[in-house]
Amino acid sequence: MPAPAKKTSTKNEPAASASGRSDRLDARVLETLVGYNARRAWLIISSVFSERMAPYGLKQIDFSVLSLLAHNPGATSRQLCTTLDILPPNLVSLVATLDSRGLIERRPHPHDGRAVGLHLTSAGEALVRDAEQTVVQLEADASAQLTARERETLIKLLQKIYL
Amino acid sequence: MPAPAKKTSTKNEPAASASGRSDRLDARVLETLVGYNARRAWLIISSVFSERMAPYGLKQIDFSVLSLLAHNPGATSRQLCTTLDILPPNLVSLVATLDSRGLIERRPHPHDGRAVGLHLTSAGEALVRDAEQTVVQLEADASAQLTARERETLIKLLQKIYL
DNA sequence: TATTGTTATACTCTATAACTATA
DNA sequence: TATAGTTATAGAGTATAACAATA
Repeated sequence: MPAPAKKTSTKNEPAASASGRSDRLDARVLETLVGYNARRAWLIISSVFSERMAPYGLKQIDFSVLSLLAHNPGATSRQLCTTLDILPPNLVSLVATLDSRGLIERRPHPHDGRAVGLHLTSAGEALVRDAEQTVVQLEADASAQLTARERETLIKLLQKIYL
Repeated sequence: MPAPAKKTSTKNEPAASASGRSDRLDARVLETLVGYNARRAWLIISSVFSERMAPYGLKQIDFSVLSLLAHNPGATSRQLCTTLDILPPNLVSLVATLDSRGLIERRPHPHDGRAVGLHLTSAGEALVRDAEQTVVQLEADASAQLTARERETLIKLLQKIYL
């Protein structure tokens, strides 16, 4: 289970008032840092994600893998690891679980006997379709304070950092 | 230790070319999500943070606590927990370590016998001064692809989500 | 009765080393 | 020799329950 995610909505106040003991401290220095802000924003979206995706039994990493397989049929574990920046040992049980749930299938790789091509089953395809819609909606709700234009800008700027 | 953070710099290509086996998959759907992008960007900054702050022996949470105490002398554990959205049990050993390193001091709280006021020592103050400068530099480097104006915008938009 | 700080503990996430089977 | 996938495991990070001291 994820973080509390209270979002106590203390807008843009001049921080700690000297009179009267306050709970929230002056965090203005931390709030000038991209890293701090990116993490805090992710934490909020993350908690909404967990709530709304629980019915599907999908965590963020599960959704990422399934969505990737939906658009890259036959991708290998190694390709998933490279794309998502996770380590091979940490993908093994995840893939095994998705397999045992009947959401994906492992087929022998056409050109490489060591590799295994991963494919969505029709159940997996149906689940991803629903899950992707839920994620789009949840993202819209979590970023409701942003206009469509601002949301685009935000994503573009974030990608300038990591892409 | 943090993530690999390769930043393999595959700019804006039309994704998976059909010919020739590629390593990186088509992640265009995930790249439309604020949560995914925020996490990826944070991961990059996070790894730079770990490298550059290792000489100070400070993790991100340590730095957050020390920086908060620098600007909120006498803050309590509970206030730190509320501000940083972490749970009290997880702050205990952290504070104990900073104390045993001689960076902070625990003083009886003036108005509340249960609480403990946390204060930086002069060694702590000196360390925070250096560390804050390093963080500012590291942030500038990590977001070097952004103009000053873009960086401000990015932070403002992230705060619209979590603040 | 409620709150601050604490202990103990469990669960998840992330990381490393080492193995196997194919290339 | 190098790579794909796997096993086992260790270390962070994050969560809950329960307690003592104080309000």
